[in-house]
Amino acid sequence: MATRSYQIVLSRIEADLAAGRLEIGGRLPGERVLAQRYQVSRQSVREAIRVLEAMGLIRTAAGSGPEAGAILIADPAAPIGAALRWHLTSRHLPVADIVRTRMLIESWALREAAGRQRTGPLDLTASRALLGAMDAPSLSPSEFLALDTRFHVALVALAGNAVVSAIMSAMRAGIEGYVVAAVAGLTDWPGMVTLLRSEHAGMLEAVGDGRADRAAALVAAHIDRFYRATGVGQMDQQDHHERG
Amino acid sequence: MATRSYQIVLSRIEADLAAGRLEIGGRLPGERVLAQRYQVSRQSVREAIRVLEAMGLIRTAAGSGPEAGAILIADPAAPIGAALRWHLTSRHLPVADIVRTRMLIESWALREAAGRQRTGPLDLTASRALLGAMDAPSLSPSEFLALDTRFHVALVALAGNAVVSAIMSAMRAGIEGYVVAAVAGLTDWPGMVTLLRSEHAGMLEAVGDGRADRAAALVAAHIDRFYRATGVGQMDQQDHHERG
DNA sequence: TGCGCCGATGTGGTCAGACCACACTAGATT
DNA sequence: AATCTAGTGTGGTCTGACCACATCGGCGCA
Repeated sequence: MATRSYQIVLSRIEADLAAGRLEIGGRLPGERVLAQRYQVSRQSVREAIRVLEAMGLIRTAAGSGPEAGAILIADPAAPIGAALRWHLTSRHLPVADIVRTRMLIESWALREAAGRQRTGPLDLTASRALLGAMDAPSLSPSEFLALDTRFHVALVALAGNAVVSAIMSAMRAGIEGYVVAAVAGLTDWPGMVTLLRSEHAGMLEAVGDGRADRAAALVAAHIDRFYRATGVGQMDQQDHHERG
Repeated sequence: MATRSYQIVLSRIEADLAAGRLEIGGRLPGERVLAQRYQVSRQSVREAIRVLEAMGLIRTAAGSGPEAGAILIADPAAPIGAALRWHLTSRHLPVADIVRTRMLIESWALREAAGRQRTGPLDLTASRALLGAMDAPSLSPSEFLALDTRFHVALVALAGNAVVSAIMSAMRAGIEGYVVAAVAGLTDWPGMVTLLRSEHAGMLEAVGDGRADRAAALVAAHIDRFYRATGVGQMDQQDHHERG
């Protein structure tokens, strides 16, 4: 079924992955070795490697040493985020749908996290640290937003679902360009920052107290309010953005 | 920032997409043309094309005529599904997390769909047709599962959120191999089919009646029951699967 | 003895040019 | 008029070469 050469390479690598012959953190053999091993040209190997890279499975670097070559990583959020970005750009996914999905995902995650907090205490130190970091008065909008993203991701991670975490950070990454552009047009950024800080604190407190419904409601309102204020995800908009 | 040649090609194509110079359904210029236009080798163009293909943005075919060349499509579910499969294979996403996320996504979607049904009637003909098709007595397990997938996707689509639809069908595709393998081990497949049919009918009826909470509860129970019965997503399992 | 330089080595990144299989097109042939 | 055939342009593949880079090891100098 894999008639194209690069697909042969992919399926062989998939088999190695499934059988445990390849491990995350390890390295892929060199391109020339793979080409000889699978009896295809080096160009076909490279096409397969591009796909693996796009899938968040490897990271490549030239040179020599432990950081060089094609190193196996595990970044499921990267390909999902990239896919969302591309289809946003091609105007076949509305930004509003991503915003709505974020509300769904995050409110579930915070409800779940708060519920878990009731049965056994969660480690909230990372979230608390990020909350504190966002108090710094001299943060630029993009710096603040970067911390904001990490805070949200950290909260969602408390739910303990890797798929939900990956989708969450992918969505955030996918619309990041829109958010940055929209924030630049805000008239009262300092006021917005103050609001976001207090809302963040409330969300974290609700999770820490195990108040599931409250945590879910707070985060949904938080996301809704932010996107309404910035105008992102309202109606059809044909803005585009820069790639990372 | 795009130091590698294929990334130059990607960012140029992204710009064309954002500016509307490329449209879904249209075709990319030939590889040789792109190579000359962007002053890179044809191999670099091909690497970019492989990435676009992996992202569900183009479909390529050799030969000539309207179906040949690199044709722009919009399939956001494909890259997400592929990403889930790869990271499932590399054992960095638990199957259980996907199952849990499906419950979350689908119960939200059916609740939303039922709510929309109350304000304005939805078009349920596609779902009804799939429901009827699953009544055929001579379906093989894989045929039944294929219809089952389409039925679930059709129901979720009623919520009107393209991102949720894409994620839903991606998750279903991602674990398809596990499901097919697990179903083969069932002792009472006919009984399972009977159960699934009646549950499907109940879900569709609840949506049609605008009973949001009931629809959400039914689909969550439906998914949970199925995966419990088949054992998919229970504990850590190191099965693998075939690619499509 | 110790330090620093510098080439050897092997990695991914890139290029050029060639040929193949395929599918359609248009003209030549019957 | 119907059929065959050569032509054309597409993606798919291969070969072989060179570049940039990072490391490592040995040589030469202090």
